Amino acid sequence: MTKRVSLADVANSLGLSKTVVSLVVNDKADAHGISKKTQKRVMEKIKELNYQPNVLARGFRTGKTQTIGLIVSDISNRFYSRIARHIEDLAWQHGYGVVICSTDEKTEKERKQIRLLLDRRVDGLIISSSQDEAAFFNELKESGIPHVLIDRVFDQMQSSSVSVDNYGGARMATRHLLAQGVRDIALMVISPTHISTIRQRINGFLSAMQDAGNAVPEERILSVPFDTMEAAVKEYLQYFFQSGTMPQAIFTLNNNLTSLCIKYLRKLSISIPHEVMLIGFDDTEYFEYTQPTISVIEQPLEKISGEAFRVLLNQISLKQKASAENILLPVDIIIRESSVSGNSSFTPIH
Amino acid sequence: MTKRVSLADVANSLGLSKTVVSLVVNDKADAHGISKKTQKRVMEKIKELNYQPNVLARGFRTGKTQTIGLIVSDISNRFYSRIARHIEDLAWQHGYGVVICSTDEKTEKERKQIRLLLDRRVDGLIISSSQDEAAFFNELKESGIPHVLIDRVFDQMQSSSVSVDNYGGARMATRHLLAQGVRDIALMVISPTHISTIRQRINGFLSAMQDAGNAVPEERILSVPFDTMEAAVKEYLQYFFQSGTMPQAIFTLNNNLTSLCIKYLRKLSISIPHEVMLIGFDDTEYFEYTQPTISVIEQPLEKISGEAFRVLLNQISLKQKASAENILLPVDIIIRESSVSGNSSFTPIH
DNA sequence: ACGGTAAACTAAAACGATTTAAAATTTTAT
DNA sequence: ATAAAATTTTAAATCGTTTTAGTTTACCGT
Repeated sequence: MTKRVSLADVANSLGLSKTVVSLVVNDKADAHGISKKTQKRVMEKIKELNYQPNVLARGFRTGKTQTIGLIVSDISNRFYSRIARHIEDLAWQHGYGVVICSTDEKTEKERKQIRLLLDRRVDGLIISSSQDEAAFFNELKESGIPHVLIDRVFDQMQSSSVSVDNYGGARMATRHLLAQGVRDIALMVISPTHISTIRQRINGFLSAMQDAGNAVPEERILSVPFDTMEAAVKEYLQYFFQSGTMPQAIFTLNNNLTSLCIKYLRKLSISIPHEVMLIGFDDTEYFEYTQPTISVIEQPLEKISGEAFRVLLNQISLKQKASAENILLPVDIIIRESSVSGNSSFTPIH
Repeated sequence: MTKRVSLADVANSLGLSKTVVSLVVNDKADAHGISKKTQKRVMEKIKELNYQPNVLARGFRTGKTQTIGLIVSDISNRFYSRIARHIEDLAWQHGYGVVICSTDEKTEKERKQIRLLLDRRVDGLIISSSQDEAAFFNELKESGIPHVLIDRVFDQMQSSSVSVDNYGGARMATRHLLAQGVRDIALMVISPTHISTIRQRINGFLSAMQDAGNAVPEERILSVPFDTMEAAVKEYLQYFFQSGTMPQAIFTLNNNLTSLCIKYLRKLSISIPHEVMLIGFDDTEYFEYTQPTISVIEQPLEKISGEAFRVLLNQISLKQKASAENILLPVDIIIRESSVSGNSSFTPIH
């Protein structure tokens, strides 16, 4: 490996000072009154010698790394991997790399990872947080570290955020089910339930039910722990099946729960939507392929990613502390077969 | 933001030299004969002042960044996002961060990203490459840059790799279909077909067919361009349907193709496995949920990730140029409903 | 010819660690 | 007691950039 060309090499071979070369490289030549002629000479020499700035040295000097951190609960969850992809694209377009961390919904793990990323001097963070209070992020905000919360937000929060209308989405889904004539709807919730998206969706569900004059017995709110998700879903459904207390519809609050419901309803030979209707939060292309196809509330992933990155970049480029931007995006309902009574999963498909 | 504690601060507050503190921090104190007593004093002071080394300064000095790059065709593809998750876990366990890049199967984009990552002085690379020849990686190997190719490999290659028995897997799938009594099998292939996994799978398929004395007409090898995947799959299936030339079975060479076949066969009201059997390369939990459930060749993702990281770490820690390790892992066949004749997708599910 | 000003460029410090070569101190051997 | 050897510690260079605070040169008006 031949040694790389350094700034000093360029400067020396031109008989100029490092300052000039540095200024040219950083587009500050005009501002510092370096003559056009010299600028051209420098640029040509840079090309000739194939000089590439040492990113590490620059990062060391400036404290900037041209890297952002992305923190999600699990990058292998399709919801997050798609967001990751969009953010990755935007980031590289703007010269940033993305370091990814999965927290498994563990508050402590998340904090540790954020600390590690800050140790590495990432220029900013995009976070889908599992924290149970805003305090941690308010500290971050105090310290002036650029960051944007996505998906999940907090009440007393000073940070910027990009989130969706979870309340409205849940209301929409619930009202759709009610319009199908069902009354006994179970809500399947992922715990820990302190997460804002979950709370908002629960509230949206309850308000729609209340509007329709439907009571929601406590046992129709099904709490499923993140760590034992599959077992818990299985148990709930088996219990309903055996005790003959199957609800008329299930509204699942994320794509994993939706998938698991499909899986175990099938195992129990319970037909969707005949015996139980199903609608879920978060779409997946697979929900178009299943039999029946699954109705969902769809989030605008590309928009979320785009806004989050825009807000973050804005914070990074601003010298002084930026004021918070809190962006709320609408969601869509996609009605497929699983929540429509007219449609039968038994109809021969030809 | 209060200024951070530096190595010099620790040294000064103890009346010691920076050297001592540095050696202690880097576990080289014993090797350089720093007394145990001093080591303890230093460690206590470090705790007291909450000193944390400046990663950038260290990286600048040592040329190491404690970061690895992961290059795949698309991080939002479940196959890769799961690998990414495993690698992420292992990496952080060993103090490494992971920067992710998606290439969209573009050879030039991939090269550019690798160059960018090397500019950033990542310590190593794990790559699922879209290159069409080994030359690029042989150069990398020459330069002594630690890297491991996963999933896809090359013939004349000096790099380390972790891949699976694609040939055997394709043979297994094909023989399974043959055992079901089908003879007219179409192979759905993603192009560009120079990718080793695809080539090996094609060969496995062809060899199994030949062994059984079955000719494979050219029109039964369905080539689907990566960029227009959905449209191409749709077109193939529609054509078969309209012309009455539907094969008895389709063997899809990746999870996206499998999904698209499910989608469009359903749209055409063609029943699986009755009218067409289906088996795919790569599993997804959704293939357990679909109706019918889908048979697949499953790759050992965790093993692939684990071996890749192990080999890479080995290369990184070795001072001299490491010899190549080429690891081949076996695959499994998971037989579900989509490829079994006894099972009907029309059977009422209760 | 001289002070003043603008234009073009430079020297040197700084960032915070690692590492080389050497110095200071202590121990051991005679 | 002293030289030699072993142990422990240090000073200073170094990595490659950015940036502060000048310096030099040329030109102007009077």
